[in-house]
Amino acid sequence: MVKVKKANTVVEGAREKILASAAQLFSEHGFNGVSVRDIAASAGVNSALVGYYFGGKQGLLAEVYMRHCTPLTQERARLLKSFSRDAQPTLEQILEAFIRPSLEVTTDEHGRSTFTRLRAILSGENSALLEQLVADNFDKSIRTFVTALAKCLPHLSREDILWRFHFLLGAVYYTGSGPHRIYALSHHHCDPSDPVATASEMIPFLAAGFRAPAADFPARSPKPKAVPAKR
Amino acid sequence: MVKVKKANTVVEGAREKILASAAQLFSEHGFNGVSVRDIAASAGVNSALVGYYFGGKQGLLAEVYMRHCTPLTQERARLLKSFSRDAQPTLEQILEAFIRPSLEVTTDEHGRSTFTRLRAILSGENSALLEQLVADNFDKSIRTFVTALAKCLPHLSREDILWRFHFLLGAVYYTGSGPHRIYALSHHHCDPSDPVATASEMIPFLAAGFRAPAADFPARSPKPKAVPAKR
DNA sequence: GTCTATAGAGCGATAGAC
DNA sequence: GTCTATCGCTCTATAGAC
Repeated sequence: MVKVKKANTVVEGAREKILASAAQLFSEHGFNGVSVRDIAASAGVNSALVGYYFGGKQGLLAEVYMRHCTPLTQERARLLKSFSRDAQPTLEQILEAFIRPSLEVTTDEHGRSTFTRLRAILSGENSALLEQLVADNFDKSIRTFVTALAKCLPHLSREDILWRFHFLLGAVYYTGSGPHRIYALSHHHCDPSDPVATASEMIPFLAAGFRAPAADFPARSPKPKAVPAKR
Repeated sequence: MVKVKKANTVVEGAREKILASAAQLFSEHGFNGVSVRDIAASAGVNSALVGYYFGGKQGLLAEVYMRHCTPLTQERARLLKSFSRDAQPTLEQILEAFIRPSLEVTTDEHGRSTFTRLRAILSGENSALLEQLVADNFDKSIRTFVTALAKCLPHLSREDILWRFHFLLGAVYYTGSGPHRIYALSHHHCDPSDPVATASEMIPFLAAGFRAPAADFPARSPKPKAVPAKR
């Protein structure tokens, strides 16, 4: 198996070093933007080991992806459960349980969530492999959260919930994908790489959106003319 | 110049065919996911012509990008102006002026907005070239809309506006980036490639989010309801 | 303007020594 | 397990014929 310790510093095996470097580089440049040689060089190992351990570049991506999925979905489920202990969770709590782990889990040394950025960047590259990975690893978790949201928002149809969840995913992914123009536009006052600040801005925004009245369906233009501010 | 007509069908020059194919393929697979040969083959021309007309693959991307920027920002500005004619535009109108062109302008034969997808997919690939293109082509337009939003939402600080605009961009980009899990999850009832349905769902959602009270800043957890829980 | 042909570099994968 | 060496392929870019 994996040797985890040697001498006084944590020295990983070549396999673990490859995984760490791959997660970092894939998340920065996407699958097609990085070569096996880049990853091996960054890990300080021979590039032939990628074939030995993972069977190739695609196998390496799949391993990186699945390696990070479990902690993320588990943390989401754990938070949701902790909020459901005494009573039905509030909308804000459900959103927090889904979003916060995305921003915090498996962060690198700069506090950035490598895995969220990885998912964001890969969601652009239209790979059949990735689509399968996403469906296999996330559909169950997403259904759980959609159900919790529906319970919390009985005035909405399931379609409305799904639309709004789609927009939520957009906000999360885009925040994870960086770089962010608002960082420059705000003169560095708004920093989407700060998970705490991001969550405290994102959750109230999304909660208000979810609480909006159901859109007239299908496909009518927004009619509120004189701003009947609801909530 | 460009020969636009020949016989009874519109026959473009090689240059135009390359641009059209490049826009389509870049938007589907990203910059690194497509080769110059792919583009040339799709356009039915010789691959050497990419070098002749655009100086290389990067030059081709820059041309595609800028070619689509002008109609998009112009349409946004036109809509915003038309809504500002008689009175101050409503929040919904500002959002519509920004979002609708993203979903509708320069659509391909299937109604998909090629250019929005292109921007979404490229926003992942961390290219210095792209970052420059984005800043050059969009900052001015974005400032206009942020200013209009600020006028409409005096209870919010400029930082709050920028955060919420960031989330809006996430929803738009993610919608443009496809493929969309909610399409399958909803049994094809929610179709983010339909611009009209998307706008009619997105605008009320985002409007409610923008109207939410300002988040306590910095970095406090959401307090509405009886939610003590937080970090 | 459009073609053929190819240079020159980099890619993923793997065979085989140790 | 880890290395060296290399195969076979694809890439971008360009030189030069027409």
